[in-house]
Amino acid sequence: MSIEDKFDALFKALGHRARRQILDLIKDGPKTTGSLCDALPDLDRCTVMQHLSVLESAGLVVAERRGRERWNHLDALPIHDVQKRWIGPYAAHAVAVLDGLQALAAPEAPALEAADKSDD
Amino acid sequence: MSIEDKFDALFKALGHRARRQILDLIKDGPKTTGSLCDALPDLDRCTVMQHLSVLESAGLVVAERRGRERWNHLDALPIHDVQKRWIGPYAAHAVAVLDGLQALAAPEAPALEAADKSDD
DNA sequence: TTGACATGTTATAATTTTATAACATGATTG
DNA sequence: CAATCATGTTATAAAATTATAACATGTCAA
Repeated sequence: MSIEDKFDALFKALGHRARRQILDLIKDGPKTTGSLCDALPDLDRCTVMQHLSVLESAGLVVAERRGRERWNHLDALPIHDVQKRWIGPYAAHAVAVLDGLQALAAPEAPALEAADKSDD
Repeated sequence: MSIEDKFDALFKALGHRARRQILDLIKDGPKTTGSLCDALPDLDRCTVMQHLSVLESAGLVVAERRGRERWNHLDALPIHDVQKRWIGPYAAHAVAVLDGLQALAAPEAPALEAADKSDD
């Protein structure tokens, strides 16, 4: 799986509100699939499980089997990667544009604070 | 359109590599639709236009018509919002877990640097 | 061990997304 | 003005996603 496949999977996983809700539900600690279903009464149990498997494929959820329960843990590391490559640089671009520094707002490089470093 | 609709659209827009490529292509300045098509030879022109309209719906691209050309500008502000609500807090969660501070790694609040502030 | 329980699996319908094709519009240019 | 060019529109096929249903598996507890 290429790095772009990984980012595809990640953004797609984050692209459904139910899945983001699930992440919020497990951010303070793991939850069982059953308790997640209870917290999402609008969704069928199967649908919740499908969303969990999407999150798991994206590496955002790690499942731990304990007896007949499945405890779903958050792993936010992939989000750290996406922040580093995409969200961070583009968010900086937005701030730079607001500050009227549009010309040097190139998302790829952290060009804002490093403007004094003149080698390239 | 609710805030969750907005985040849905945003993450979905970022969830296709061709669209992320387009963002990278216009990050240093606007480009015409034609030059974007040239830069993405694997994609049909109609497909590129569909991707552009997805990006436009998500608020990431603003089109400016000049004569018979369409100049596609990046607007990274929505990415700043997504960073603030989702990516930033969860990336902080990942770092906190790596630092062994898992117990207080609650993505919603910036609980890491503010650990000395004891009111809640 | 039997029955309830939590979860998993397979199949399928409905919807959305992605990629093209065919045709249309308005602008530039010779 | 006619031809070309850049883009827009509508329709459609293929693929992926989302939501359910029906059935299966393994676990716990009386």
